Amino acid sequence: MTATGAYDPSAYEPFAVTVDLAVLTVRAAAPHVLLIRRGQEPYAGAWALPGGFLLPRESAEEAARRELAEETGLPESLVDGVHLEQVRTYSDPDRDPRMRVVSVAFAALVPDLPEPVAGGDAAQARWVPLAEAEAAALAFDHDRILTDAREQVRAGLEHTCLATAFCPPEFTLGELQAVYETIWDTGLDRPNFRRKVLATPGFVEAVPGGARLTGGRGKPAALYRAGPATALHPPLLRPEDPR
Amino acid sequence: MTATGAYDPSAYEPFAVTVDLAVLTVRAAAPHVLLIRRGQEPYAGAWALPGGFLLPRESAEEAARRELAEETGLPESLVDGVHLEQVRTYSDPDRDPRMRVVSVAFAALVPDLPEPVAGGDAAQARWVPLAEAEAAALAFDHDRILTDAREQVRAGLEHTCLATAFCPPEFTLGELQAVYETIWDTGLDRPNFRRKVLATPGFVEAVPGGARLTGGRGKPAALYRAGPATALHPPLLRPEDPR
DNA sequence: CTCCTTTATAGTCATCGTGACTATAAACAG
DNA sequence: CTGTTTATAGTCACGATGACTATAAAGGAG
Repeated sequence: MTATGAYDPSAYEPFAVTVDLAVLTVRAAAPHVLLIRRGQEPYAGAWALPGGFLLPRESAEEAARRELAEETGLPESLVDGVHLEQVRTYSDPDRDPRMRVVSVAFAALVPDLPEPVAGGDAAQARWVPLAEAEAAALAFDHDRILTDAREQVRAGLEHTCLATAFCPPEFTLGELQAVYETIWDTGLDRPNFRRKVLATPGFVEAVPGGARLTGGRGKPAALYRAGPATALHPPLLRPEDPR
Repeated sequence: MTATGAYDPSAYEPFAVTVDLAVLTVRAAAPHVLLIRRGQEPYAGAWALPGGFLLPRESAEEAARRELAEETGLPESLVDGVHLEQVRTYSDPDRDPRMRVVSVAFAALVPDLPEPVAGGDAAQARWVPLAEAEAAALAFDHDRILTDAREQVRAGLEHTCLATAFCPPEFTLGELQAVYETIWDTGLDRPNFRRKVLATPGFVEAVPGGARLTGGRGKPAALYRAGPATALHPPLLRPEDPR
């Protein structure tokens, strides 16, 4: 901006500003996205990303977190910890047929947990496999938002520690590897993955007391928590040729 | 969003939407940013990033390119080729004391060329060394926008080919290396840099005819153009300890 | 014209990270 | 007990990279 000249109300046009959320998770070895079914025109009956208008004294980040709580029915304590990052802002003049709407898109990374409770004005909310969501025709320009969000998260796994955002507070290295394999749609060598993660300081830290996860088949795995690191140096590059 | 419910005008608040530009270049072995001096309140007399309001039927990208042309006085032919990328959107309710303004920030990467012509409503426009600009108190939240833009460009050099956006259409590998060294504020080994760039397919391609740049001191250097590649695989990582 | 400096370019060598792979441990299912 | 599954430890070769040396080709100083 912010207006470089005098404050002349005729110099600008008022817009509606919204947030759109690509809420991503990993369940059943496949990436999923939270979609809501629209109840009203336009695009009534179509699937769309959750989102909504900014309140008068609310930043886009605050609005995103509020909408996330409303549309998923998650308790506020959980929503507070969710990893939320801006994707980009969509401002095509014709993206909403009703009026001029500028939308700030966010990607939210959540662990696999609850079936969503349709709240707010969403007629229906559901976890949809990402492949299915991208094949469907979503409302507005949500196809593109979803594609951009997916690509941002895919790339982010290479250079940042945000894969842990998909995991519960305590997790095994096998679960962490499954996140990478699911989001990248590729296979990774288990010993090599382990070596790389443990060699990156601050990526994960062992749960004290030698806690292990039992109950599955196979040898019990050690439990880890997300460490203080945020970036990966050097990066964890995804293989060139997918599985 | 975009409104999930019915179209109820009372359900949303109108905002002003602007773009802010961090126009970056490399000159005299130092990164520079284009700043304008504000003529009116608020922040009259302070330095600020160029920018302005979106027109009624204009996307943020279009507005950014238009403002870039207006505030730099560059010919449209040059502005069309400028690399422009979204940084993020700033929506704090109090970021503009006059009214509610949401701003989409862009980073523009331009080769070292013209001293800007103050156009539009900018009282004065000038290339400012980046270090100086970051030390100064810019108008609004432009300090933070500038910091975010710088960090995005710094990181982008590692994984993408956008360093060529700082170079003229034809350039030497020495010039390209100078871009990296300037933006990263680090020193790079010349033979190693050369080996890495030439080993990355599509990063640069030699100008046909064995064209060389003469006139400087030292052996004439071969000329290259930006290649078709957009990403760097594997990345060109910046050294851990700066110069 | 002859050094000297500067920049470009061609190599070498050791090291480190990584991919591919083998081996062992510890659980559960039959 | 046996086989299957998952976790963890370790080996080996290759490729990318950092550090470094050497040579080529220009201009400038004397």
